[in-house]
Amino acid sequence: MRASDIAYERLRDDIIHWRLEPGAPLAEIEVSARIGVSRTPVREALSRLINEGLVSNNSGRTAVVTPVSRAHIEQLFELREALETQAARLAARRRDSSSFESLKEAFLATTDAAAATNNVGTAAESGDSSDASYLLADRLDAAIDEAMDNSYLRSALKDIRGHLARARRHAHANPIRLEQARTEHLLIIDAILRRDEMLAGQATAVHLRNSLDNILATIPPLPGGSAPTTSTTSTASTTNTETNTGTTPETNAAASASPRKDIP
Amino acid sequence: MRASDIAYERLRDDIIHWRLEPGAPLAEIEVSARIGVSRTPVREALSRLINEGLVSNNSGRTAVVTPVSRAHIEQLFELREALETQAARLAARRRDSSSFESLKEAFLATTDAAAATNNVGTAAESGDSSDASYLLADRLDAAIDEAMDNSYLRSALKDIRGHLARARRHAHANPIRLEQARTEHLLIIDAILRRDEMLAGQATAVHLRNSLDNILATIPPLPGGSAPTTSTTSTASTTNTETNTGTTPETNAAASASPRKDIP
DNA sequence: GGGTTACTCAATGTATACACAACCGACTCG
DNA sequence: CGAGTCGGTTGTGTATACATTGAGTAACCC
Repeated sequence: MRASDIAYERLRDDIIHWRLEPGAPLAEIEVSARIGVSRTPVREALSRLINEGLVSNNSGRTAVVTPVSRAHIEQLFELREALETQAARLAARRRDSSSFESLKEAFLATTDAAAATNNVGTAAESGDSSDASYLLADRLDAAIDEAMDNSYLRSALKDIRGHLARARRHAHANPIRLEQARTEHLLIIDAILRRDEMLAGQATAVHLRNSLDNILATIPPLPGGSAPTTSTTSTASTTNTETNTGTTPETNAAASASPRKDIP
Repeated sequence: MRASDIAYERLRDDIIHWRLEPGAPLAEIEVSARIGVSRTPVREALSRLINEGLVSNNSGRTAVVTPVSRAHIEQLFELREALETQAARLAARRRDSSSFESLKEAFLATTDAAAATNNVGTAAESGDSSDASYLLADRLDAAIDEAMDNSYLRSALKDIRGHLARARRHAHANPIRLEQARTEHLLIIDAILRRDEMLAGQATAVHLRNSLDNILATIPPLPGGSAPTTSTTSTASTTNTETNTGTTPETNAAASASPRKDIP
């Protein structure tokens, strides 16, 4: 594996799992020393991350991890809805039934497990069932990816999955929502199996709207809100930016001479 | 301006305007010698173009300009429809009326000019009116870009505009289609001005469908079709790939270990 | 004669050295 | 006492030298 790939995956993983918090500076020399490769692969990795929108160098000099605010997540889901509804429609049009049949069985098989976990605790903290649920959801995403048979759409979806994984930290995996999501996923699968494009798209839209509501419910609407979740819990080394809750992501895209992707 | 920006814009412009035809090899040393910068900026430019999907290095070693086939254009418009309809909906929701009012006047003002050009020649070959039409369409795109107020969606749209500009070469600018597009654009503007999200999205979908049909009408459905447009008319230096008309863009995305964007 | 293997070479991947530009600090002058 | 300026330092942008890998080719063996 190339050193640039190592640097890219290492940085991307650190950003997605919040080991590098929003606003953390990514100086080339420091990163290259930390990862153990030269500056050249680090530059390429940072370039990829900037294109992906996980890193921005709008502050002129040094690159920083992009913030994750309520407004960011809302904008992200506006794009996600456009992409995933179209993906579901295309998957319903071109699907190969076998993979979705097995997927449906897998989703149906998790009924007992989810119900059992549902009795254990009220606020499960990312235990076994939520991991399994995420794995199943990823399998559904992969099946739709393959079925829709569109490289451009697939690439666009891949671009936003990193952001979604980062935003997923805000989604407390409560069993009620997990069960609801399971029902919604089954509805999507059924629509795809029935080749009902419109229903597949609309079921996806419903699922995404509920998912967004679930995420937003854990974020205070205003910076000085009620939930003090991010009150100076600085875990990283030098980062003091606390997820940038209230700032609107209005990038002055006109002025910046940055090459591409002026993601806030 | 940085050397990497120069290399990026130069290569992108060459690709979009078909001075670099699909399949043309982009060796780093050759490109750096041609443009007059070192290999490092060329590497960054190629990386950006690969992320953008205009260049691929799937052939293992050396990067090549991605092909443009009928199937590619169809897939591209499937993504474009998802993005632009959502953009139109959001623009209708959040628009500032002033820019669209002036835009509507600009579109209405082109009535006489288009009619005049309509009488001059039957098959206008990218004359004045088509250029003006494209400029107006770009202004509409920019207005929607600004009005929708979504950085992620804006970035995704920016990514596919390069591909669209490249595919536009196939769209012969016949006056009938230009006038039809003008009507469709006016319908979109009216819907946005009336804050009718659904109508804005649907009018955009209609426009894109007609635009795709217009482009596809100039491409033979099958490689050995009736139109011998691509019969060994190799204009570039060493490129012998003739727009790859018949090949389906089925990328074996699973096997490729390429970092991102396995655009065909 | 065909296939396989090894060798060569060219192109890419990586590292490092150099140049320039921007921030930060202190010092000095008004 | 404040503000401006000047130098140092840090970090990015670029170029080039070195390492490495993959492809092409030719020779050799079966």
